[in-house]
Amino acid sequence: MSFQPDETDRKILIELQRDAGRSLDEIAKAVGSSKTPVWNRIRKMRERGIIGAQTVLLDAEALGFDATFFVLIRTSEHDAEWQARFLRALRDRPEVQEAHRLAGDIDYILKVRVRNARAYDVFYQALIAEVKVQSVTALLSMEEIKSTVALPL
Amino acid sequence: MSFQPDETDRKILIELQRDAGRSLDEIAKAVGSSKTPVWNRIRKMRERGIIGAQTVLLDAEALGFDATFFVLIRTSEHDAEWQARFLRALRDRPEVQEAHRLAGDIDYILKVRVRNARAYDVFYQALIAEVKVQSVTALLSMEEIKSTVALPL
DNA sequence: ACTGAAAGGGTTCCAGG
DNA sequence: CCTGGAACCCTTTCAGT
Repeated sequence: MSFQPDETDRKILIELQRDAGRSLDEIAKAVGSSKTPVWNRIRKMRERGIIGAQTVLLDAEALGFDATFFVLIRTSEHDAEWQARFLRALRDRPEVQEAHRLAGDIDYILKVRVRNARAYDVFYQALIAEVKVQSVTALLSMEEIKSTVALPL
Repeated sequence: MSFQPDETDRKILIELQRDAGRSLDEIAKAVGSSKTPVWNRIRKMRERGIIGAQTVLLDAEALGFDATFFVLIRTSEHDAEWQARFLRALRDRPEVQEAHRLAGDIDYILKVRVRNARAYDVFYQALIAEVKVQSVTALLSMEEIKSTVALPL
């Protein structure tokens, strides 16, 4: 399951994170190697699942997604059945971009992206109707200072 | 700055978010159109910045990034100079994957991805040495339930 | 493991409806 | 604004070192 990239693998991953839309030649040049070895390494890392989906980053604001909320959730229910329903609810809702189960006092944190505050309220009402939670705190983002999916390799 | 995609644009964006590694032909088929119009629309949306960087999603755990923290920060300093220094510090640190300025009681939230708890402490000590903050609460993720960059188009 | 080359497929562009 | 086709570049594979 775990993977020890060598120096060349690491450089390839850094370049792919930076811009996956370049030709193999360009990436090979950037990492100081040539096409075929780079291609073989990329194929291997894809097969092992180290390299996953290829995607594009869209301009959320330009597309009308003006509201980002971080939602802190406490629950009293900790049984397996409740948890399974809660997880399914989160996975099924596309406005939930991130969901983490936490250690400590707060049980879950979500990142929710919606078009406006009203759309958040619709999401919130639907969620609490579906699964019982003890307390919910919503933190509204005023400004996205930084946003990246790149790992600090 | 804002952009009203028509139905075809929307379908293209959905397909690109799902998998940007397919050929134009495949994407055109998926959206019910053909190569050239899809290509022209993609080019236009790229030029306008609607479609940004193309990237790959890596398996963070397999690569040894086992610790994700959400960090809630309160500050008493609200002057421009302090804020500029704080923003620069966040942007310069690759382990900070997200940073938002918030409305309300808590001033900032960060998502920090590191190899282990010790690496988080190094990050934390360096940050508070560089900029003065009033209080810091770190929430440790036990489980990533969901993680996507896709907008709910 | 890397190099170089060859075949097939894909992107990009252009003429025409 | 879409269709189809032509040219060129890139990906992918393979034989050789």
